Amino acid sequence: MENELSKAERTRQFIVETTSGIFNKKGYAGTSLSDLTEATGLTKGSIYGNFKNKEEVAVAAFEYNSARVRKLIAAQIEKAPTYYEKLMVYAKVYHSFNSASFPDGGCPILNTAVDADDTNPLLKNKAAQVVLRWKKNIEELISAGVVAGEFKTGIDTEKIALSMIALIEGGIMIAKVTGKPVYLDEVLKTVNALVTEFKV
Amino acid sequence: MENELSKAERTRQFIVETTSGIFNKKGYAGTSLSDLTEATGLTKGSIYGNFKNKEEVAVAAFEYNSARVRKLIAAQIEKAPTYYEKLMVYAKVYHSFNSASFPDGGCPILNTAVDADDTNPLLKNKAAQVVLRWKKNIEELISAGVVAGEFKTGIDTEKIALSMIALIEGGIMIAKVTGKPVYLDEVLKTVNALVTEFKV
DNA sequence: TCTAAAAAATACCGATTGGTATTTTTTAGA
DNA sequence: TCTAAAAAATACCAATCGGTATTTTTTAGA
Repeated sequence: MENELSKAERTRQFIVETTSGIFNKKGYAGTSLSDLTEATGLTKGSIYGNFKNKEEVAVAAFEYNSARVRKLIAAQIEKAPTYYEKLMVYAKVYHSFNSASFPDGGCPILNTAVDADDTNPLLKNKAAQVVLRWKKNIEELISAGVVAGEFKTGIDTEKIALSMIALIEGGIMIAKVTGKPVYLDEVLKTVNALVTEFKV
Repeated sequence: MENELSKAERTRQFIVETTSGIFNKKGYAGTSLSDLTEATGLTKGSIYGNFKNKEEVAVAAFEYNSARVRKLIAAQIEKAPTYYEKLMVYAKVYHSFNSASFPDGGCPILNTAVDADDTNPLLKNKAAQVVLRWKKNIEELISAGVVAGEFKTGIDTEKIALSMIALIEGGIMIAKVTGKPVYLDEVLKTVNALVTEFKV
């Protein structure tokens, strides 16, 4: 076979790619096996040949969705020349849900965290890890900016990181539920102000 | 009968009170009729005698939950002597989830907004209305504070209101999913700073 | 205390749920 | 090209889903 991926690996990937949007929109309990078979055109036998159960598909879907957002942001951060602009990427990426490359159903972190926090420990844990990783990334960017002389010293990096994440995720929730994308933009202005504040 | 509430009204209220926490934790799709009968000790016949369907129970549960939070906040705001302190109520009420009187499962606005935004238009609309009402309340408090000479003029009230809501809701999400209530407190510090900024 | 109405329980419905055992088809290397 | 293994489809399972029609019980006013 010329393909480097085995048939099983390709099918697994196909299932995850085609169902990731469904899980992100409908949540774990709201997504049924028949949703998955309808979307993929595969049968239950095929899906259960590649995944242990529904939960394993949901976890893979979440990891696929969150990796998508992470890569999207990482690519922009790498391009940004200054630490200020690197931090601003967060405010820009989410701007008005310019979400051509954003997962269907909105932010998978928010969706999975709220969906799973009282019902599915495994998914909850995955979402928590992604949040903590995001927090750490922001903190490191701020610290690096301080070292580079771009930012003032004495910044409460944890407070800033958590506030940025809260603003973005809360802003997404508001924008989605009210159907007003501009509401997110308003909130992102505060993210902007938060970062600009400690610029030298 | 000495009771001012009819039997039907009392049962309806009983069902809503005893199931509101379940809907808030498990979401609409994740809550089954048997969850409701188990929790109430009633049968399906009784529940469907008082509600048209599961959706109607869920809507009543959301309204009950959100009214609880609204009343809790309104009571504190009324007690606060200054507009600054009135605005600060939001930061205080959510502090460390001092949530003895807070609904089971966390903030019903966040839960319902995320749960329903892609799946249940009726519930989504209810959540949207509550968010918009909250936004308006904050805006009015700020405007009144300006008139009272407590706050500077030229404040972008909409931006502040949306940012406060986003910080609180996003902070709740972070705190719940990571299991770290202090993370919400960190975020609430930013709410505090946001309001303090335009104090005269 | 009697009684009609209201409320709750019972019993049932077809459809769908997540999951599995078995058979058929496809794959890919020898 | 043949073949064994892997993958997918078929057929099935009991349990549960949301909802309804009917019967029994409770309510509350006359």
